[in-house]
Amino acid sequence: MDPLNFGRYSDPAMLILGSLAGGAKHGYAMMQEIKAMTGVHLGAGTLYGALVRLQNSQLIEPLPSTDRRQPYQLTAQGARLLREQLIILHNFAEVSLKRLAAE
Amino acid sequence: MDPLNFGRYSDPAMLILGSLAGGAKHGYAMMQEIKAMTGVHLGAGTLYGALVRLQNSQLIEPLPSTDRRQPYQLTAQGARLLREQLIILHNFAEVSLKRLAAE
DNA sequence: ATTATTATTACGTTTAACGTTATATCATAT
DNA sequence: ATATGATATAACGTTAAACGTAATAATAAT
Repeated sequence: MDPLNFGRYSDPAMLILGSLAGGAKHGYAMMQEIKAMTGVHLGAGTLYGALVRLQNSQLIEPLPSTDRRQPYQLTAQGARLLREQLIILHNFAEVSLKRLAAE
Repeated sequence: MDPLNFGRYSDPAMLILGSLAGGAKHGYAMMQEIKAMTGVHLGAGTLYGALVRLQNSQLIEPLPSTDRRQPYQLTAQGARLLREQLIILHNFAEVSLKRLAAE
């Protein structure tokens, strides 16, 4: 399991990690924040499925839960990987937008 | 078919559109540019499959070809959608990077 | 009490991604 | 000429993440 790779379908994973960069939170809260921030609605299946895979990949970890809600936080590895990917993403978006502007 | 949606797996499609924002080009050239720009290698199956879907969605269109190479260019609709998505992506990357920096 | 919201789990289906192989053309070196 | 490598696309079969929905259950609000 290559830790430098999100796997085939990176989008939901990226959105979740980006949300957790703002602090530990539980699944439902991520769903709302991601929706507010990007307009993307992650369905329950997509969200909780991705959480399991991210946890298996050691990119996030569960925090002790008192009630029915299960909060998660980024691991050090998860934060490192997220940062790397975001820099590439940010650069890609910037270059492409400039290209579009110069048509 | 909702033109405001990339579909389920947006990554390769986004990369292709971003590459075409730099001007019309054929599949193999996209592959090389995307690799150089983002480090992502799109396999033949992924690339040409995505090209067919993007053409069906009217986001790209083929140009007349003289030799064996088949160039494509963005449609107006494709450029519009790409721009919208890039702005969201750019914002997401920026916010998340700031969050990571302020830990 | 009843309804709506919050929160997660479970499960079946779809299909894009992936990997590989095949095919064909062009460039170049031998 | 011809063998080699790079270029370029097409054609598959397989996998697994995404998707959609329903079920479940606990709060919160009316």
